[in-house]
Amino acid sequence: MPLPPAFYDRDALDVARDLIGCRIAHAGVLVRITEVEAYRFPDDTANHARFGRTARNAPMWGPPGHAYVYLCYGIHQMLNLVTGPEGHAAAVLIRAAEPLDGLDLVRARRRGRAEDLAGPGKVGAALAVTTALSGSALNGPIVVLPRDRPVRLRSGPRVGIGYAAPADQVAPWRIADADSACVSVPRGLVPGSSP
DNA sequence: AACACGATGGACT
DNA sequence: GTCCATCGTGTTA
Repeated sequence: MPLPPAFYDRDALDVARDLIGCRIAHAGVLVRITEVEAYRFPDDTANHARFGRTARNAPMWGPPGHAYVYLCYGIHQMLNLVTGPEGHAAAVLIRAAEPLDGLDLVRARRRGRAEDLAGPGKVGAALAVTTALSGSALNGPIVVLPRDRPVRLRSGPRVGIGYAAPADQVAPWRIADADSACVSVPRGLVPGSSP
């Protein structure tokens, strides 16, 4: 059974904690989420919606339980899951995952490498996610399944947001599986979920 | 209309 | 550690 829409209709940080260990299926590949980041609303200067509603970030403002995919550095497709009540531009970025099924497809999509989906661009490539999917409802093309075993959490500051206000740069809104080595940037992560 | 740069990753020294 | 691919986006003029 996929995660129900109500799962996403909560604060992005709470959803981020609960997404660790959950699974994502798309285009013949199944992965287990090991690292995410929460992007909140309002008052988060790291958020893509910090300048208001635009064509790109429109899915973030819409109803929760949808995908928000954007292109980074002209190359990488970044998968986010939209959270929070409608009108709140919040989302969770999927930063790392362990491949569970469809390993041959993963290899074909990323130069022969099936392991080490440690980084949001790698997750997007492995799942064959593109910006064409931005705004699509979850449990449509992209399916998110609940975790099948308990997890322990780590947390720390988000990565790659040097443009944000100092307080937002240090906010511990990056959450990872404490027992997985599949993490994009281990530095800065400490045991326990953030406050 | 011009411009600077990014929620990155891979190759290379 | 350094370099840079590659292009959509938002900002500024």
